[in-house]
Amino acid sequence: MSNGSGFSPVHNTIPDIVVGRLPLYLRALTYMAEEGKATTSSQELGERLGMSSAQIRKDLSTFGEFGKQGTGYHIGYLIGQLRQILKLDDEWRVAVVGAGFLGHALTNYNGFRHRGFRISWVFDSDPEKIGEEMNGLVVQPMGELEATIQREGSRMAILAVPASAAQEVTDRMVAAGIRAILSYAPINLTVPPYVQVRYSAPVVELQHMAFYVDKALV
Amino acid sequence: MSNGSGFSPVHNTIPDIVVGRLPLYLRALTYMAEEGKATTSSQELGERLGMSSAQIRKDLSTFGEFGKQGTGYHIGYLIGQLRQILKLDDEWRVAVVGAGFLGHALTNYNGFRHRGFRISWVFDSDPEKIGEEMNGLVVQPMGELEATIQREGSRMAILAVPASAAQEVTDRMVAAGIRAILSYAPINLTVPPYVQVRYSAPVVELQHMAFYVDKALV
DNA sequence: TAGATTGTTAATCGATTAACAATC
DNA sequence: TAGATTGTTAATCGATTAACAATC
Repeated sequence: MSNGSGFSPVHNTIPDIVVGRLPLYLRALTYMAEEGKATTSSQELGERLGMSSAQIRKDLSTFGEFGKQGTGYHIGYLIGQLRQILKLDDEWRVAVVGAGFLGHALTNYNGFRHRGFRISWVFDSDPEKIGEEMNGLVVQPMGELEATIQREGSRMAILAVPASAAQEVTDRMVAAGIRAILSYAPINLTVPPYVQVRYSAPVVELQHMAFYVDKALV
Repeated sequence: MSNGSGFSPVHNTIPDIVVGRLPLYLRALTYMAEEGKATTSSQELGERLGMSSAQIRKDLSTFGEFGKQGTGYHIGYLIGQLRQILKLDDEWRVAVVGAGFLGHALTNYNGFRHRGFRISWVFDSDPEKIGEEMNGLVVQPMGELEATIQREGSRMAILAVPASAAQEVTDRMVAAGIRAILSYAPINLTVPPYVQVRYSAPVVELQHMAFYVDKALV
């Protein structure tokens, strides 16, 4: 499936699947820090995440030597390193496109902050929605999309429009400078190779699980 | 990462990664059918999905011989087969747990129907929300969770509660008979091996993409 | 020191791709 | 028939795991 879009992690020798696990490590480590723990081991982290300690050590060793034999990893230090590797030190300003129920939920979700992202703009084409306030932001008309992205230098967007509008809106965002899209539209988007797309598709996830579920309780 | 939860597809020789692609095939084929197409080839399908024709043929051949040399696949027939394989012929009644912005968005999303699922119950613990109507459903008190799941024989649930409540609610759902959970809580859930969990985590997806995005436009 | 745990190598396991005979 | 495309095999590629020397 390459990785969902035309995007291929070119210039790098680092497996994309490894990059994709770093956010999970970061999240687990952040919880540990909140619990007041100072150090952890690949084994403990592996138990939390349901994966092998070998995999965690191998993944981390792709980026450097962050641990100490006999001791394990200093949590605060490792968090800092992972944030740096993932380029989360400066906040990414993200556009939410589509202000329906889902766009509304995303805009009101406060879990982006402190994890590297801030929803900074919301767009919709519906005159009823334009001007509405959501979590401190005012819904902008879709016509402002390109100008705003260009002026503000926004690089990341979350797509929450109906499938029928998704490709057209994507083309406009990409032309304006968006380079990473998290799409909630149930459709495979076509983008240039330098643009990343990742998908969230509840129906796909449920269908995947349905395969294994016995309809009657065993 | 095994596959995210303790769940491991036991009794089966079919790779989970293959099962996970079937919903994508099904979705693309459904669009093709709506466009009025009658047949397709592994090549055409592969182009739509950004994957190789060989992979599609190999995946499908895991479950049977659905195509014809020289002609390709009859779309309607293949859709029927995939729906059957994925056990989507009867509608799955799904519980949404948590009636915040996200639970609201999920309950109002009409994309579940016609794809094998129906949101049938919504639960929340907030007295302010209990009794509220959402897309024809009335928000039930969390106290009714176990009784409803048991009485109705519900097997699938969508978890849209805060991280702090997620594990406790999960334990209750599992005890009551839930066997597949789509979780929006940013936490790794612990479940028995016979329960599946899949996660939707926008922050994780954005962090994954951030690794590859140049902050300045190249 | 002794025990614990890293980083790394080599072995294993699994997934993807290329190629082609079969056949519609 | 000739062209197209499947299903499948074998080769390739990539990811995970086991094991252990190094060392804190």
